[in-house]
Amino acid sequence: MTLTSHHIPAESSVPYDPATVEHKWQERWQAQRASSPDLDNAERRFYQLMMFPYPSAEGLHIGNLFAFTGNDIYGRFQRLQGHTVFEPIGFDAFGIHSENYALKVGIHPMELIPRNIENFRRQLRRAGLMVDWSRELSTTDPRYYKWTQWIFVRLLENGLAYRKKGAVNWCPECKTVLANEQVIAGECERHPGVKVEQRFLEQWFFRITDYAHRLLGDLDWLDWSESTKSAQRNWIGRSEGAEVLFDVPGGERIAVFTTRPDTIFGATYMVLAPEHPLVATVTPAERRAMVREYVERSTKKDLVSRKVGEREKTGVFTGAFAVNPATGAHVPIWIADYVLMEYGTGAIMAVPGHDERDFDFARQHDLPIVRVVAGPGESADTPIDGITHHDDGTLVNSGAFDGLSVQEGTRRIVEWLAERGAARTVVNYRLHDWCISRQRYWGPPIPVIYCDECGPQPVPDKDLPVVLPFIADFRPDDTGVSPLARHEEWYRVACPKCGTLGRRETDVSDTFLDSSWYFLRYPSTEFDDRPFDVARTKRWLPVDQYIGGNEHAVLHLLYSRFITMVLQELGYVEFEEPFKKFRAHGHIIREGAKMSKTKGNVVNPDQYIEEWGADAFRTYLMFLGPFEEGGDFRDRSISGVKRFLDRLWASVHEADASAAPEDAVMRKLHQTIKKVGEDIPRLSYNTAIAAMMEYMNVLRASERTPRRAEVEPLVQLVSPFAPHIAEELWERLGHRRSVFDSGWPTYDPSLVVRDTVEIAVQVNGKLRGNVTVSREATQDEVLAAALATPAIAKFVTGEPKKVVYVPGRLINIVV
RNA sequence: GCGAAAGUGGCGGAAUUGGUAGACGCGCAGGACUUAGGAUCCUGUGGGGAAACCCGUGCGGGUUCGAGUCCCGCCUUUCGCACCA
Repeated sequence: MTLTSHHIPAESSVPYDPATVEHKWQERWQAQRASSPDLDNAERRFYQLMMFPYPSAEGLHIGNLFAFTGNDIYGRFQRLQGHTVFEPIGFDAFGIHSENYALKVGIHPMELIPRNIENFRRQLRRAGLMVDWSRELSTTDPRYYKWTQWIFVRLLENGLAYRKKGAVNWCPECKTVLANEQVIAGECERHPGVKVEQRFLEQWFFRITDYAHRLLGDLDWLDWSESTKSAQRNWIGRSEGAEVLFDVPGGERIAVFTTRPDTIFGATYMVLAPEHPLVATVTPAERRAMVREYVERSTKKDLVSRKVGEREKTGVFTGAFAVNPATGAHVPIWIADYVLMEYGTGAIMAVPGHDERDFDFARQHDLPIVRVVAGPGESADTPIDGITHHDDGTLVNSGAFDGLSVQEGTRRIVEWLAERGAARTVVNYRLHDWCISRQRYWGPPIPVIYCDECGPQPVPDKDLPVVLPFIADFRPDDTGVSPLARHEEWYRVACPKCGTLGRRETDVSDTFLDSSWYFLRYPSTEFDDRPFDVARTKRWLPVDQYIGGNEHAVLHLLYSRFITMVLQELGYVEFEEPFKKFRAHGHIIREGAKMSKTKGNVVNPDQYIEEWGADAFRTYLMFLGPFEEGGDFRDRSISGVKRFLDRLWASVHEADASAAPEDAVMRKLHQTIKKVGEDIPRLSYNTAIAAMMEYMNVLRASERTPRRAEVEPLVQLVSPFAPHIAEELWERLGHRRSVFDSGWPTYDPSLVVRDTVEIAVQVNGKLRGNVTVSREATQDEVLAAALATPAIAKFVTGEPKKVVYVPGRLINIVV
């Protein structure tokens, strides 16, 4: 379709040309700084935040624009409600995405990224977002990452950053260490099919596990999408249980973590993770070679087969025994890689009778299996055949504890063991400390200098930022060091403490550190001597509403909360939760299928904006499904929304200013004002648009000429969705100021309720007709009216046994 | 396996606390205007039936005057986590 084909009847004057209108208003908004609020004098502030994008070379895709538009509509609505709205934008431009793409096309990221950002700016501007471009930021800007480094230094000074050598996830394709969160089922998140290997490197970690309790607790009151909260709860993975000590004759004690201490009488063997420090100590000399061989084999295994791939349970007997503190029995100590060093204590008491994994292992290695819990209909002697972990059973074969419920048994057994110093109640979290080291080039250098005399020293604040140098050979290799480690001229520096020659840390930090605080920076982008201004931060944070994808439910959102908690604890901010409200937007599929490069159904929003205009495109994106659920983008369906805007345009131009508005139309208008005003805050944009379309149908029913008073408020209602056409029409209606400063129309409650209502009449629950009665009609009046209708009365055979009347809705006559 | 969400016309989707299922839009059909229509406007559009009516929200039960909505038991799909003791 071409623009010239939109014929508006000649008498309606100017045809609607989206390109002209949109260009005009985008220019004007920019010239008037219409979207840059005065941050220091805002009375009723509203900080509407959208997750900043990674500026890919492909440009914005429909999914990005769906999210941005939904965010923008909320922001514009708040503005119409009289708030000073701050809707900032930035670019998350560091990281492996950008670097890998740069490597692929052979262009340096320092050249590539500005180019991509420029393209994103162009696309975002075309979409007509109410974004404050004067406060745009990029994580790759030294003025920004100076403060990312500053945050690292604060954590280091306060003991929250530490160095640790340990098994890390290594992607042979990215040639770098990955965070646990970036490993999907043992494979690299960026390279599906590529197995992540274990490597042992010195890394920087943040003590996020110290905050597990608070991170979990706050979820109870945060106003966030339930799905996001549940993903975080899962990730933090709290389990209550007990730590139980098993003595090894000869002096050692092995601590195990269990959530089922009630089953201890069934612990017939124990298992250490291959990496467990006591493996070597406990193993008698004659079995050391064999054990060492097993340990080497399993630690070399990549994490795929270790964690998900091979489910058959391998292991080796150490030759040593430990004493079960409940039974006093000597139980064999095994080593097996189904026990993970990172969780609990890296050792378990194995209860094959009531744990599926232990059961499999015991069967394979002929270890005794004992029933200690009897479920409903089972006794102490019921044979065990597999999955047998009852939460609702009673204890059996458990000495003095026989007959107790699982809950009671758990409590009593822990008490009993605790008296003898063999157990204590503990809470365990699945969450690991956050590894922030990356052996790559495209990130902020970690601001540390190593000195042979003084050890690792933070770079003093006055020397920040540690600027990432331009180097041509930024390709990573598999030596485990960053490309920066090949540049002695860069990493050779004096120790800030003693002045002797030291060496810079050559790793860069995780992108998630960049994005863990950007929302604090936005209101303070003009300050170079502080990360965030005290007064500005106080006025503008925490964020009022945050919109983003649920793919960041655990990574970015958890890290941002953690960093904010730390900054609060250190006295830099006054709140511990950065986002009061978070809503996850849905995802767009296209013509019933997921958009993907391989399917070739990814489309560039530019083409739609050119063909239909940004207003129609925005409105269609919001119309195709609930914002929090996403929807199916179907090319043909845009025409419906375009038609709606065409009719809006025509209605304003045709509107009769002299004729009085019609009552019925005005009632519908006020109902629509109410509906749209209620739908937008709950992100029900699709139904808000449907309501406006419905009103349009009333407005233009049977080719009637709309009255000006009927049309004018509709322009305001439409404005958050289709801002350009709304501004243009508002101006054509004779207004001097922007429609966004016109205030949200109010509705007259008396016009929303009707004088007469249609009551559905049911007989025995089946709909048999309608009667129209006054709003205040009593049950008897409605019943009489219903029985006076022959089509209804014929179903009422005899005296009604019961009548149910729901005023204003229906009446049900039971015969 | 665990956790979360969801199954409604040909399609995308409405139905805020149990109260007229299918709003709104696409598509389709018929008509008007027109040299023309892939523009615009009007009318119709869940299925069956000539009609009266009957049947209909993944499946099977239940509660209720009344169930898409609540309860019990299944099936399917999507997403997240996955040997977490």
